[in-house]
Amino acid sequence: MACHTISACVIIRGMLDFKFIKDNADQVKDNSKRRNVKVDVDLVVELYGKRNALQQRIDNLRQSRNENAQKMKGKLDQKQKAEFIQEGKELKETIAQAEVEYRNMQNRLFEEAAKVPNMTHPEVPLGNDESANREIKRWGTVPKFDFKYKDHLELGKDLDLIDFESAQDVAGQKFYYLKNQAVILELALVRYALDILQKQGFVPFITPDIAREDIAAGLGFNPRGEESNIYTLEDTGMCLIGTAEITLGGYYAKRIMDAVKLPVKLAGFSHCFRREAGAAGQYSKGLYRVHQFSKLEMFIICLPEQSEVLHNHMLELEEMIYQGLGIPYRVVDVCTGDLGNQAFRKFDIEAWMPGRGENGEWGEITSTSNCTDFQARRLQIRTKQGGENIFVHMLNGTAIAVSRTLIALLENFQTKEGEITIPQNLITYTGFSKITKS
RNA sequence: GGAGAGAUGUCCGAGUGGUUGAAGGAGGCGGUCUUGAAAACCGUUGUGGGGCAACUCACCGGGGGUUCGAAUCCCUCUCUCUCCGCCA
Repeated sequence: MACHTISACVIIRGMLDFKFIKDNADQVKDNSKRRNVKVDVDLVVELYGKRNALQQRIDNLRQSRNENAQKMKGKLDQKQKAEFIQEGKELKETIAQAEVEYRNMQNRLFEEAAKVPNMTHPEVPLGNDESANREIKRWGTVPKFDFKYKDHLELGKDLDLIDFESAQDVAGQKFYYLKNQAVILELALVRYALDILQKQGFVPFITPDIAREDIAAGLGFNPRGEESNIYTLEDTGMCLIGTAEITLGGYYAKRIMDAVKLPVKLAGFSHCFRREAGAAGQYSKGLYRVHQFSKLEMFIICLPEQSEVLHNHMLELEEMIYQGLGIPYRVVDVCTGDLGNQAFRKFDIEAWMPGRGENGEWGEITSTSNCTDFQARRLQIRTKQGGENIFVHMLNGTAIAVSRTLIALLENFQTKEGEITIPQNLITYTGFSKITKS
């Protein structure tokens, strides 16, 4: 792990507090099993104990060393001085050996502990994959077309809004150009959502599209490794961000926040870059799974007792945004096996996408997670409560993921004439109410 | 990209290789005084690990080295600032 400056350097330790793991080993084991994560909790506990024993030993040795050094301060006769120096030399040797042992043990501990996932909200449905996600709500009316409707690829081409072919030559697969009204639509969607969030006290941000790898890792995004979805920038220790969650969370790394000012609510606009290696096929077509898209992301830092309410609040805001656009959707309570490592609970909004699958299907359009103190622990973001420093809770949620929202807009609001009707609430921002063939 | 300067606690700012976890300010908190406030004075005020605790260890940008002993000496990396160049 590249780790250069104090401000950027994040100490990656276990996802969960070691003491907690030790004291609640059975619970942690149970939780890992339910979340479909393979981790040897007993080994973590064992390594933790061993590491602590080594630390005790080193501390004692260092104490001896310090005492020995103190003795050298006054005037001493040659013989005694020589004895102390000899003793010091031996201590130095012993300490060096113990430190090597300690470091090895520490590394083994971190390696295993890093696999331990966050704990899980008791109401999260059990299951190994998304098929076990629990639908908790539906909103809106799924459109029934009495004409041969098109998917967004066709619409995008016919209306000269999206150009995949040219992008392929310039940047490769899974890139695209937005053109004409699609460009305005992107800006309008972001502005529309940002206005809603600002009224709710979110502070607008435009973040860097690049972040240090250790920051990304702190948020739970591993820039390295085979299944990484993150692009790294060669020889820089940086990566392209997959979401503004990384830069918004990183904003407060290593800080001790004023409890009175919590919750802190941020709305960050950024580009998002994802490698999506191996993702292909029907469900990844067109704009659904791309290497780059724009997104307005919500991010909240709060006290532990606030996080559940705020998580629900973010879901409400997401619903408000999509209801305002008139896009039919359902809300899903994501199951244990599909939570990833950091989320304590996660709600997805899936919009109806007529062009998806045979006769239209739900497609994920937002996702909001309560990560509790999981990311805060890795990023060392704390606050004072009752005279003690405690880790804050961190939550994130999609306000607008432009590319997928475009799919829903184009496909749901197409007309018989092959045109697109712009939702009423968006017209203020687009300046046009319809997209027609030019 | 070139040249130089620097990085110490909440902030400013000292620091000769050996009571420096760190002087001195400022700020915060507690108190004395005051009808109240200000001023003045006294006290207190970093983070992390281990331990029930007493206590102990680590941390002066990161990493490494020299030494019995490093904030202090050496190497290296990163970052910051100033000037020049380039530039939206």
